[in-house]
Amino acid sequence: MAYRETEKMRQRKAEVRQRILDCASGLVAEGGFRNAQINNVADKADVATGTVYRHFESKSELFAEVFRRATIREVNKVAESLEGKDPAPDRLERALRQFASRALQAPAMAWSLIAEPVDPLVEGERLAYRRAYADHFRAAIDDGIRDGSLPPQDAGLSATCLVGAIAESLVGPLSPTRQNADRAFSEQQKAELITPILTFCLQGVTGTRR
Amino acid sequence: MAYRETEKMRQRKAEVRQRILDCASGLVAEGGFRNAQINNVADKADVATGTVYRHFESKSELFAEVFRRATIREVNKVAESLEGKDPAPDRLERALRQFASRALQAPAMAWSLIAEPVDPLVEGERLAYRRAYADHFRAAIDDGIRDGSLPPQDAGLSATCLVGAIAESLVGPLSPTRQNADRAFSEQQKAELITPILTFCLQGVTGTRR
DNA sequence: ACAAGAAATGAATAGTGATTCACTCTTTAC
DNA sequence: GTAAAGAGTGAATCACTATTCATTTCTTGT
Repeated sequence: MAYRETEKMRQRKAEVRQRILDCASGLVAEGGFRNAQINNVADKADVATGTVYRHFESKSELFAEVFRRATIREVNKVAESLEGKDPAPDRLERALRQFASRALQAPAMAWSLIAEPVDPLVEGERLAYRRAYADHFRAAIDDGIRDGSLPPQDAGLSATCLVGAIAESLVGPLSPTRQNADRAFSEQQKAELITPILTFCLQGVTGTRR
Repeated sequence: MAYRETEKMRQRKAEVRQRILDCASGLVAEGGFRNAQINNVADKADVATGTVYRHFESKSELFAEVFRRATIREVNKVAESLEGKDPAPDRLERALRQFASRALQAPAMAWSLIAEPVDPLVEGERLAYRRAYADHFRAAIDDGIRDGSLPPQDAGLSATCLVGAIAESLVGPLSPTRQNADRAFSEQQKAELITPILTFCLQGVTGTRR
């Protein structure tokens, strides 16, 4: 015997894998999935094309993982916003605001995550990502129903509606057809967009005028 | 001079064009844009591949038009539902119900229109289609604000939220990953889905418990 | 230093499907 | 009937990229 995988190697491989992911992610952030080709990824990560395939099954797998990672960060932020002992409606408001606000902060990436056409495997991740948001919202709504701060309702569907309402409202503003697709929005622009969306969403869940 | 386009010819060409559109549309209804290749379209329409290109600039143009046509029908139905002299909230409810109900009646096509990944030109049509819905809803909301049957609000954003909330709620049920993707839903299934969605949507717009 | 095995390389290949175009067939006007 | 012009044809081409794999380079244990 002569070669055995050693800790050093394991680490180096992990680093390369990570670098590939980061670069792929970077390409998506710059120009969406549309212009994230394996060759570009390899070039950017300073490895050969084939090396990408040593670390990932296929292009789809690679980008599914890119999507998943970008997504987990976002979902976690929203989940954090939902924590706390204050009333469910307040927590929901905070979380919804977080969701929209972060998207407007990084419009290009947000557009890719929310609306860019992607291949079916990645689309699967997108469904999961939206479901993840909805699940968190649903839990909060259920809390609210339980403690009486929200009226009885189909929490799952309400949660889905929340996700849809926000995502849809953001698609227009985020859309890269806008000249300024890569500039973040000013605080004022953000507020003007977010406030009415939140009004609608909270009224939808609470059934009372905001 | 010897040949000049005559009425008869103009008509025949229009027929072929129409047949191509219909067949393309049929393929989408059966298997989504994913399996609508130009060759299939040509075969189904009983013309040669090249003939398709005599009638349409490119694949994208063809399917953009397919999308537009499918879409106009739907939008018109919703617009019809919005007509009438009754209170804006009632008209909105009717229209939203129409929207959801029709989608569940033809799940495969609805999924393609709402959620299937498509190429950018067709995606452009999708944005237009969603905006068209939103514009109709917005007009009704503005009516309601004017006559006092709805509270003041950003009608445009509320309308967008309505579209998003419904579309998102339908994506799951319509998704072709479900075994029964091609069977329409029973009246009861439809009601169970639609009722809570409408509750959320109407509360969002009216700010009062439904 | 060496042999065994693993990892990296990147040019070549391959799959997919849109698009073209040289040719044939029809229609029209005379 | 015939010539001009358009319409139709479909096999061949092209474009794009994901993926492969024979070869080279690097790591490790002795």
